[in-house]
Amino acid sequence: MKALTIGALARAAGVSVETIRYYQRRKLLRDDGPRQGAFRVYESADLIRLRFIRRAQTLGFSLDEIAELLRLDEIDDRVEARAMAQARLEEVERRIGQLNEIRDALASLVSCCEHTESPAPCPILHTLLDDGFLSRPPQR
Amino acid sequence: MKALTIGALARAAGVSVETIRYYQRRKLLRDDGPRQGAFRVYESADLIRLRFIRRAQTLGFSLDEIAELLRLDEIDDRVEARAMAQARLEEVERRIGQLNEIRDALASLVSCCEHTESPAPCPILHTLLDDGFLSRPPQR
DNA sequence: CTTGACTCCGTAGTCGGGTACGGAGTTTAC
DNA sequence: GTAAACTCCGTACCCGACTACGGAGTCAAG
Repeated sequence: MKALTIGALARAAGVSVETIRYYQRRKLLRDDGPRQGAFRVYESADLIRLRFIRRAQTLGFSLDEIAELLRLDEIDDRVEARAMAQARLEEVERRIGQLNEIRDALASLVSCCEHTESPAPCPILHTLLDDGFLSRPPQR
Repeated sequence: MKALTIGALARAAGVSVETIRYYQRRKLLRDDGPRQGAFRVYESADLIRLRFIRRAQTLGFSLDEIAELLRLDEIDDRVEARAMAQARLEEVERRIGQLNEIRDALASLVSCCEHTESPAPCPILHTLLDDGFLSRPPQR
């Protein structure tokens, strides 16, 4: 249980001090912890919490969802936590499905372009003109 | 070649008038077209261009990239257009790979939670505490 | 006891792709 | 001829997750 300054905590978690402050404002981390003199002191529990936040982000949870996950952890509500993970899983699967369609569309555009002679109506740009293309869901 | 008002064009493309104006500001659509009286008139070429933009967005191109694609179309540079589609394809494939990892991680979290008895250390929330998790790339 | 690094806190700006608002002018239908 | 609907244009605001900035206070090393 060694004490950390906010800067040391940031370095340990691989985030910036600004990010930690931002999480405090968002109530993901407490900003009313103990102080030594004028400066707040953090400890390993804070680091664990911070790492949890970053990993949950990697899984695609928003900060609001992560706040909820942390709350569920505190009240030990596993049913609800599992439901959130399940919902996220389904969302990811939907997204994978969309991206597969997009991949196929792009792949056929590319190969089609490769096999078309120069004076022909370039596929890439105008296959996109066809109707009944993919329905809309991009978001990168 | 029937003339359209901006409102009719918007309805035909399924976007809002505001969106069309926004694309004009971004130089994706021209805003110096002919007018009839005080109002600009649009025609099928504009509708085609607008649909192209929306379809390219569906494939995940940004508006800047779409501007570039439109430029390449004008100068008929198929090599570069194909390169952009190829790059986009690779990006999509990377993303699919990431999402597959995320899906697996979520799935194992969920099933693990389902098969753990209540007093045990709930998996969902603290598997996330393990080291060497996924490396960072979320973006929903 | 000074210097430099750090901390605290508040506010503002960034990105991308729009949406919203508001006032003034125009056009169309009745 | 007037009212409703539309257009034009500019500016401001939205989302999420930060990042940047600035001034003041504080702490640790030399």
